[in-house]
Amino acid sequence: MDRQAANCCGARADCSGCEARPLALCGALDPADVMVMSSIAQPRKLAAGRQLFQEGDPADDVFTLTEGMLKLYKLMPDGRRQITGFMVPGDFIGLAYGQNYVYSAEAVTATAACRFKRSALLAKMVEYPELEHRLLSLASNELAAAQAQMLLLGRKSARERLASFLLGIAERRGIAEGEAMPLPMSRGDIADFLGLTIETVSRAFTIMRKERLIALPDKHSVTITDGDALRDAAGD
Amino acid sequence: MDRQAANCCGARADCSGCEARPLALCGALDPADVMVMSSIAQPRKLAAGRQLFQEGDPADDVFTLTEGMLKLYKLMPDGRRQITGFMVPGDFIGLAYGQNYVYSAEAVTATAACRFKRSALLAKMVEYPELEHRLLSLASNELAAAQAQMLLLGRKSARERLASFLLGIAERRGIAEGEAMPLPMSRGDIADFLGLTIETVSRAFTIMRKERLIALPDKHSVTITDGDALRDAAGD
DNA sequence: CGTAATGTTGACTTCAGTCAAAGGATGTGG
DNA sequence: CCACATCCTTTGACTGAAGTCAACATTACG
Repeated sequence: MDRQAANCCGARADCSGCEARPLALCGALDPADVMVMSSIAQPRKLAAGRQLFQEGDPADDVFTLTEGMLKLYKLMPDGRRQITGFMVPGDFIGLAYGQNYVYSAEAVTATAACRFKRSALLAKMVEYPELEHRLLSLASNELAAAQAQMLLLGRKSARERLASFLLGIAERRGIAEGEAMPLPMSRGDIADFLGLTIETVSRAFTIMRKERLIALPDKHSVTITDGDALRDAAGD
Repeated sequence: MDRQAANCCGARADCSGCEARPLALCGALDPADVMVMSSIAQPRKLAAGRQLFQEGDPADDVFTLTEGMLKLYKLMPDGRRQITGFMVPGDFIGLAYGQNYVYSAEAVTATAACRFKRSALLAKMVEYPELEHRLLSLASNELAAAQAQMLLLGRKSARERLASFLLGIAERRGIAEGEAMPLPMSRGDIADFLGLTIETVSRAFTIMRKERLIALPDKHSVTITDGDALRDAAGD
């Protein structure tokens, strides 16, 4: 895969401790930003299911995801969980907080991330306003995504939620109708992202499969077989 | 009221067309920022129920709210509505977008806002990195609030939603137990913010009133009479 | 002061949740 | 390589919280 081709540290000398992080995966960040940041980066690897940090931990670090997938979530005291987003390579984690993290982050698949001291990032932002500018634009996009998710959670039916979810992933990853799309998270994760139960998610998958809107080659892949009908089912 | 005491333009000469905007209400912005921005500000007044902009409009302007309350919302084609936030003086509106607004903004009460050309704001941000820094911190806070709202919409019961809503407002506005709290929005607005129906909101109000968690002096005021029990009811 | 808009309450319905069981996949150790 | 254990997913039967529909009460406003 060409995702492994380039190292985001480039050939720069100041890349202490920052190993094999594909440049393309630094995503929304400019190559220039990546070089700025690589000087303060520390690599971090996580196996699936391990936590990067927990809600309430002191928020000393921020991260960029370079490989794999992370889920961000909030928990209620009785264990109810709401996943607020699935992060993919290029995404920034830990932007939004004060003293402590306000959500937990856990690896969905094996994951590689770059860790930065929050204080070092702040210093870099003063030095390179362009970096801050790009972080603001990232935060704005996340905010727009959060608002779309609020509409989904507050007003859509189970069927509409699942359809919107699948279309959203396909769009983000640029996957066309008829093409198999990886779905690394479990049904439980999907349920907690969509504000549903596992059973309701499973039933909705089955119904859409029987209606030939989608195909399910296996439990961690989907193919959108009728995009128009799926967009219809999404409600907007 | 001392809210009218100061003008956010201060005594500066370059305050073209920017009338009576109370400094204190520019809220999260520094006095310094306000002066930076006042040179490019245009005032805007809105009666209750009027729209500031609609989803899909070209996003040429950004705003700071100086008086009153705005609701931001998204609509589905069939009219279902999700209110994503109520904005109060000091809040920034229009941060998160590309070419077009991705939500609509409508006045809940009579409202005054400062309008800025997006392009002018961008220019000012280059000139004054501190301004951009503060906008990033505002966006981060909004993102955290959006995540809390996702938990509410995805995982809380009607009762928990209303309790969380009331506690959130009381905290934001620094209103103590036993003190009357203004609730300018309609039951319909509350329902569309909490992902419920008007009837369910009304019933939840009635139940909590009968349980003496709250008092309802009139339809646009609430008093939290038992904060501990209300926090209990909020679920977290 | 009368009319329209907003809010409350009640009766009934429905969609998604709960509980339960069985089917499949994955992995470990004998 | 197979037997067993565990975990995840699917399916079915039933329940319940919130939605819908309808009537009435209250408020706001021209």
